[in-house]
Amino acid sequence: MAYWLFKSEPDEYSIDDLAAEPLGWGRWDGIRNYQARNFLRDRVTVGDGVLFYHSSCRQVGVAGIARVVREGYPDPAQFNPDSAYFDPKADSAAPRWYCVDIAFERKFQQLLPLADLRELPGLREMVLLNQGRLSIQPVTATEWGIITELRPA
DNA sequence: GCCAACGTTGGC
DNA sequence: GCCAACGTTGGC
Repeated sequence: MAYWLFKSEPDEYSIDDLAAEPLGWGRWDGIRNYQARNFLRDRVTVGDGVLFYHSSCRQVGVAGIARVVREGYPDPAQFNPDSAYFDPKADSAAPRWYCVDIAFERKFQQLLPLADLRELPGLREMVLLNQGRLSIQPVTATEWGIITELRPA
């Protein structure tokens, strides 16, 4: 079992949107970066913990926690010409892009701001603080512990 | 809106 | 395979 940080622009899809999913889970699709794709396809597994991160918005930071409920499968959006995530080069015999499904676990009572994470010595090696642009990134058990203890349920 | 970091594309 | 040009991400 592993831990991850998933980034989303809350205007597009926020932790509240995930919490409001009628079936209790949401598809994490639209990832169009190979490094992130490789994690989704090869490494993310059912039961993994997810830090739900809000990016490109007024308050950037970790908004809450989700859980992986379905491991990587081909992202249907790549084959849908009506989707913003359509990829004309995608081939159904060898899908290029993958997605996973995640379920809402809890929303932090207060978002944990990126600026606060930067202040914590235990998080200096965190991928978020060193490779800011990666949208799916691994989180160590230690980092997960520090962050979740800062925002206990 | 600016800008740094970094990923992708395409010519050679 | 290299590298310049270009596009995107994302914090501030």
